[in-house]
Amino acid sequence: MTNPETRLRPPTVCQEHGAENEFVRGLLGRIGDKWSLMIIGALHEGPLRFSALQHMIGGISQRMLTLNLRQLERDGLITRTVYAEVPPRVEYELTDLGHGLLVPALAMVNWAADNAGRIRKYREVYDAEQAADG
Amino acid sequence: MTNPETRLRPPTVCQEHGAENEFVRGLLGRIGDKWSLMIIGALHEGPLRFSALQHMIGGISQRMLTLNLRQLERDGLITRTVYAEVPPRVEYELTDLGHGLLVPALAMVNWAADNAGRIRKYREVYDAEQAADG
DNA sequence: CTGTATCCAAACGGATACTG
DNA sequence: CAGTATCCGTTTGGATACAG
Repeated sequence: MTNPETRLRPPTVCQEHGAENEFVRGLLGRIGDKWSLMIIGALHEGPLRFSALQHMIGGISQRMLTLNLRQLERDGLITRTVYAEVPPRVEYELTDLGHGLLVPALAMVNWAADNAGRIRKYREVYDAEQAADG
Repeated sequence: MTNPETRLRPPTVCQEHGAENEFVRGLLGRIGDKWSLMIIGALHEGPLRFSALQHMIGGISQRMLTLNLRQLERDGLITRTVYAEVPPRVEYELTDLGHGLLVPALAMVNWAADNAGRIRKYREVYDAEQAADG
């Protein structure tokens, strides 16, 4: 068994139990998910309805959008409001908690967008080296 | 002048160039991965060897650590240095590019750690409501 | 329009055994 | 020590059909 004392500690937090760290890791996997980040980012300017989200994100299936929205709602990051209209309208909006995540999330999205070209180059070099001699 | 805080970029979520956006999304999935974030975070103070990383992160299998390190190396985020010693020593270190990612990455890790308790509560409430009436 | 349900293929990821 | 290779169950995610 690994020694809990030497495990990674996020700077601002001192975890007392390994289980707590596992929860945080699971949380990271959830909010760090590409779809979650895109959804959070898409909602930064205000509420959007289901179809608008799907169209704006582009490339996400109906199923995945639904699943991700449910997760984000469960985690208290977004709210889901159903308007009794015909045709039905459902709007998703960031909560205060979701707004807090918006800052780091957009930082990630922007970083990815800013460095996409550079990373593509790195991959090409790496792959070329692998093909050359391994 | 332009406010850095409001340097939000609609084009990121509006897919005008599908291929480029898909690359960025894939990139987000990669660097947003829980293991990648943990690894980046673990390396923030300096180089670490394989076993130190595995021990520090805690809960990651040898296989997953290897795979993630290879990907991060391929993306130019970390370097892998092999020292010809007995026993062999391999050290991983952030590149400048990796250091740039460190800021958003740590923001994500810290946010997750800071809000873990709150989110746990939200989940309990949500699950209770689901169990109650669905 | 906004989902839910089902099928199915691909990717993820742990456990284990083995290598230089 | 730092991997690689393999097996194999679990999870992800698209496609499709159907429902409120």
